[in-house]
Amino acid sequence: MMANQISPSLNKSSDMVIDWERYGHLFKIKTVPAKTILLNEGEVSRHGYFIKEGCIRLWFNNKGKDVTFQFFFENEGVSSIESFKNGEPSLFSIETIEPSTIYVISKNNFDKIFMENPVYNAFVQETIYKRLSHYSRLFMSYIKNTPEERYRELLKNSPHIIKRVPQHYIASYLGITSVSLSRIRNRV
Amino acid sequence: MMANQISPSLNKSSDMVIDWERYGHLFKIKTVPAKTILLNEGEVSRHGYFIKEGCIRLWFNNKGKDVTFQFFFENEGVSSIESFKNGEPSLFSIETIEPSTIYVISKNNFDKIFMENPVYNAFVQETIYKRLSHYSRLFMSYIKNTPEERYRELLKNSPHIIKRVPQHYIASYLGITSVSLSRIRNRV
DNA sequence: ATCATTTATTAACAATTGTTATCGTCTATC
DNA sequence: GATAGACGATAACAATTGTTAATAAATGAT
Repeated sequence: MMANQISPSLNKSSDMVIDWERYGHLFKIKTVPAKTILLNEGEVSRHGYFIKEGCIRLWFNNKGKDVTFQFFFENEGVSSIESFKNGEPSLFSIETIEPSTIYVISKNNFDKIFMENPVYNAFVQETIYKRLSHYSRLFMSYIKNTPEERYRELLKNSPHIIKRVPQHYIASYLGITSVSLSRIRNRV
Repeated sequence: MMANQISPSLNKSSDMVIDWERYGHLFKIKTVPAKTILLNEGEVSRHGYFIKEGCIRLWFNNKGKDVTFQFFFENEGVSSIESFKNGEPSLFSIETIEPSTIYVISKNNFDKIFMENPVYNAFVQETIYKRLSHYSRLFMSYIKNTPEERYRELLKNSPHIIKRVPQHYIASYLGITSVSLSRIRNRV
């Protein structure tokens, strides 16, 4: 029950290719400014999102403070998967970091595409495996590395995050304060 | 690519019930002492495990030190899922903590059961979702909580782990040293 | 262009953890 | 029962992070 993406279904550039001629009309294009909340923590997600341009973060409120735990960029699908799938309240918010252009699909239309194309299910399963793998990795990175090592790892494996995301979000993502991240950057 | 379990297929007490009359003979019972390594980091996993009695930890070597990151108990299935599924070297070891009695199934027999029961696939998918949820939760707990808060959380949500697992493994699981855990326990 | 807001850096001090080492207890095994 | 090894508590000191606050720089809005 948590943070996830559903890239398969919306990702035209991935292994699975949506028939754009046939289904393109089911997606609406939405252009929004930075810091636009697409889904609020506590609401039920009724839409899937796919980023054409821009970037997004997932975060939740913890004792009055923002806790950011995932970033998404161009050509990635985003949703509060448990909420979208089961109609439960989302445990986190989805918010743009930059001005963004986003494809939006309703749950009904999303389900329709999958009903008509059961072959996609195998792909969904594969994607869930990948996501599982992603979380396992992050989790292990937390256990075995210090904040400084995690920052170095991020710098090595995901330089695009460092480049585009404001530091206080990255600090939150690393589980430290922005002050501490600033010190780390100073000595790295 | 990491730590997982495959409880569905082996878990007689879960939602999915294996036809024990029909498939029981495919499982071998193995009784082993504490600290027995069932799978070594770097080896390819060719067996799935299901705990009848005892408990198990998953760990990997990080710069010469043990890093424990998951525990399993009675009636849970355990495997190095990526290794078992794709024939890749396992990124972690599977080791008993207590003297244990374990059902073991070969990959061939495991595949056989699934080939003959395609209906189980939906269940597998559901289990992967749950596992995904589990890791998301753990990950978020790391981001938002201090070691002390994580310990309190563990005490509240998984007291059986505190009770049965030696403290230095728990410390590792919490991402801290056993010395620090000892101090935390002293002031909690 | 100006003003307000957001973001990042730095400083000072408190709190926590890591490291290393010692000591006592418990347990397994012979 | 003796002995070795595993386990946990504790102490002392170094290193790191958190907290709070002040300041500077960058960004946005009017």
